[in-house]
Order: sequence, then C-alpha cells, then structure tokens
Amino acid sequence: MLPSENKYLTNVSFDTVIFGFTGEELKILVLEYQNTGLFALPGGYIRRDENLLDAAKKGIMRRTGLKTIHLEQFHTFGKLNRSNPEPSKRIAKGLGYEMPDDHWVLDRFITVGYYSLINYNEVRPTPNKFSDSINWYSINNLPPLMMDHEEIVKKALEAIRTDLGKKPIGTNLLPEKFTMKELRKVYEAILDKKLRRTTFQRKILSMDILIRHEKLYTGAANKAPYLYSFDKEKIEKL
Amino acid sequence: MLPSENKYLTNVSFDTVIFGFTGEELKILVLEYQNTGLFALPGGYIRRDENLLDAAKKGIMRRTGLKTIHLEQFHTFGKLNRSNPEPSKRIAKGLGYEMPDDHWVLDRFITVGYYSLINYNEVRPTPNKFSDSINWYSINNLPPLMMDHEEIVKKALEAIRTDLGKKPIGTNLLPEKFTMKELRKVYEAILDKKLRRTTFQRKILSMDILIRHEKLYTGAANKAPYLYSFDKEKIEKL
DNA sequence: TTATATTGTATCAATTTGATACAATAATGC
DNA sequence: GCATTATTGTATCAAATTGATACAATATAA
Repeated sequence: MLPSENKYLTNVSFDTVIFGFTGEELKILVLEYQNTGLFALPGGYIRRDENLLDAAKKGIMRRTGLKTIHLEQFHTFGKLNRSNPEPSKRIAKGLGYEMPDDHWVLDRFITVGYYSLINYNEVRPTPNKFSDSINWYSINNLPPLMMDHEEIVKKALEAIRTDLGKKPIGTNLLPEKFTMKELRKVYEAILDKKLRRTTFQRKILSMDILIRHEKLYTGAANKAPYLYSFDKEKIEKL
Repeated sequence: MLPSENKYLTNVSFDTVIFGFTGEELKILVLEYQNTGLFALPGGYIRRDENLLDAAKKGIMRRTGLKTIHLEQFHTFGKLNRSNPEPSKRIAKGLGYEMPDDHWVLDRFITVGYYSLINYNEVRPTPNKFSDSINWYSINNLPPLMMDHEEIVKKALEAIRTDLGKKPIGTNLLPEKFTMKELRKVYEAILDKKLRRTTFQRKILSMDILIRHEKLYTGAANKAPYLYSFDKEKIEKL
C-alpha cells in the first residue's frame, strides 16, 4: 500500500492523559485490551483529512462521551525504542486477527502527548472495539502501562504542575459551582502537597477570576461556605 | 515505494529555531533556497534508525558547525493546512529536478518544533545542498517565512520566555565568561523589556549559580566589571 | 589630580507571603 | 432557646521579597 492510499498518516499518533478529580485525588483514564493484560493510554491515529488537534479531540470525545473538551499538548515522544510491534500484535491476536508483519500500525510511531482535565462525574468511559474496558485509576496506583506510556503520564503531570501557575486549571475539573475548599483540594491533588487555607483563599480571590454565588448548606454543623464559579470573561483576558 | 522501504519516517519532520545573541539583540538562523526566494527554518526528516531528538541534533550540528548542542522541544504543529507541496516543488525545480507528485516529501507533514540557544560567535552557518544561504536575522526583522514557520518562531519565543523563569537560559548564549551587564542584556533581549540593573544583579546573585572571576578591563574610563561563569554543578542540582 | 561613566552594594519603602488569631456562622444536643 | 462544635471568611502582624534610590569604589582620559 502506498502511504497516500492509507486513510491515516503513518508513523504519527497521539496519546492522551485524561485527568479527573474525585474530590480527593487525581485519576486518569486507562484502557485495557481484551485477552492481553495490556494497559494503555487512550490514543489513536490522525486521518489525512483532519487536524492533529481535532483527531485527538475526536478520540477523547468518543472515549468519554463529552461533547466539548479542552486539550493541551505537552510533549512529543520520538525515541527509537518506544516503538514495539509486539503489543499491537498481541492486541490483534486477542481479538482473533493475525496481523501481517508489514501492517502500518506495526511500524515505528512518534506520538504527540495531550492532556485534558475533565469533570469526573460527567464522564461515561466508553471502550472502543479493541479494548475490554476503560477505567479511572488513581495516579498513585496505576497498572503497569505498555510501551512508554508511564513516561508519558509522568511528563503530563509535570506539565500540569507548571501550567497551574499560569492558567486557572481547575475550570474543567470541577462542576460549574464549587466551594473554595474544593478548589484548594484540586490544587493540592495536582501539586501533591498541602496548601495553607488562608493564603490560598487570599491569593485566588486577589486574582479576581471568581464570581461569588449563594452559600452551600450541606447540613454540617458549621458555617456554610460560599459557592464560586470562574469568571470566564476575565479568564479570557489573562 | 512501501513506507518501510523509505530510509526516513513519513509524515513527520522537525523544525528548529536557533537563537543567537549578538550582544544587543536576538537573532535566528534562517535559510534561503536557491532560485526560489523561499525562506525557511532549518529542519529535516527523521531516519528510521535514529531517535527524534538525535535527528534534530544532527541536523543542527551540520547547519552550525557546533559539536555539542542543547535542544528544547516546545510544540508540535499538525494543522491540516500547514502542509503544502508547492514550496517543495519549487525548491526541487530551483535545483533543476522535477519532483513526481507522489514523492513522500510532498505528502502532509506533522512537524516537531525545537529551539536552541547558542553562542553567536562560535557558529559557522553552513548551507545544505538544497539551500543557497543560511543567515542570522533579527527576530524583529525576519524575511517572510514559508508555510507556518512564522507561527513556529512565535511559539518558540513564547516558550523561551516562560522557560527563562525556570532554567538559567543564558548558559549557551554567552561565552564561558561574561559580565553581569551582558547577562542582563540577554534577559532583556528575550523578554523584550528593560530590567532594573540593581534588582537583576541581586536576584541572579542570590540564586547562587554564578562563579565570580577576575575583572574585565576594557579600557573604558570607569570601574571594571567582574567576569562571571555559570556554576554547572549547582545548576544540575536545581 | 580632577572629571566621568559605570559598577557593586547598601538602604529604606512598598508589596507580597507566611503564620496566627478571631469573629461569624450552621447545625446539634440539651 | 442556648451553649457547643466544626468550619469559614477575614484581619492582623511578622517575615521575606521586590522596587527605587543613593552612594562609595573604581578605571581611564583629560
């Protein structure tokens, strides 16, 4: 097959690290292939007629059931030894195919890494036709991932940690309205360290990107916290 | 030709933004193709038997004559409309070839962007067999670049500006020993704004990454500044 | 020897951050 | 009702950082 006869670009793929927040810890979506014991990040190939970013978005929307999604590209992985036809062969075999050795998906791939921060509770993890299951796993307790996918997760974590200082990252991890404590928990989960309650509150409020709403009465025997939402207009202007 | 018979990966390339510092302003290396009026960033393809990063390094070492080089990956460009066979055809024509329409270099490419900060004075810009010339251009006065190369330069600049806060970036732009003023000029050129002399000096010195050497007597009628070098051991530990 | 431009550092004010304190609740139990 | 309890929102003051200015210490020229 000539390269240009392939519906997809050859030698390039994307992989995504999709973060969700349970209220206590960060989790990522990991899929498992049928009859292989192989765990992988959701990823895919780029059609010749679509943008790289759109290809990644489409893939993630299918895996999560979400209709809008924000992706951030963080790194491209191109080591020679990251490509390995064995997993793909095992995946095909697990599905009952026998893949010819010269099949384009067994060739070497350079993969573009994207991360996404999404609302844990709005997601419906959806397996694709090759995978048994797709599930949330705590970033502190991942199954062994195939190829270099563990390195990809590590880089994604580094990326959101540095991006946290620049952009208000909580926007997509939390529901529309949230309390200051929930927002702080997001930051703590991402940075993996406790933050001072009062300093955090002062600093976030002084950024002037939150809108204060009504109070949230949970039934707990204490002062009710205010609900906040992000002021998207002001965030745009940053 | 089957994809796997090609010495290079298909559909993937790299492009590099090579920054040098004249003492006053930032420049980048831009090459011009023979008989076409086309200007482009130095870039290339990845051999099937080499790492992505090594491919980029090798390319830059050839273009600059440098024996060691540090590259930072900053973004991967994958828009559908960034690919355009016309420039490559014109380049081939300029060299006297006629390229068949199904040649792999005329196919769509996703390109990985790297930047490098190098010592302006140590470089011997070296054209390749396709290009007429390779020259330094001020980032404020670039020729029109082909395809999306202007966007690539813009992204590279954003990247070094944010990286400047994290890593001591001047290391490669300056000679081994330099004055505080020279270092400040580097920061000013990258950030495109003036910095307070005294605050800059205090902040850099408090980072404890510089070694102070002898004074530099230039012949000017004023107090001679100290020379400094980067303390590479301490920088490693950051 | 004096004049001049520049460097290195001190000084003090202004701002930001860290640490602590405390008043204001929203239930609960009596 | 009313004291109790956990948590929230904000004030307060100290500590650290940064901004702005001042000034002494040169290296050369005149």
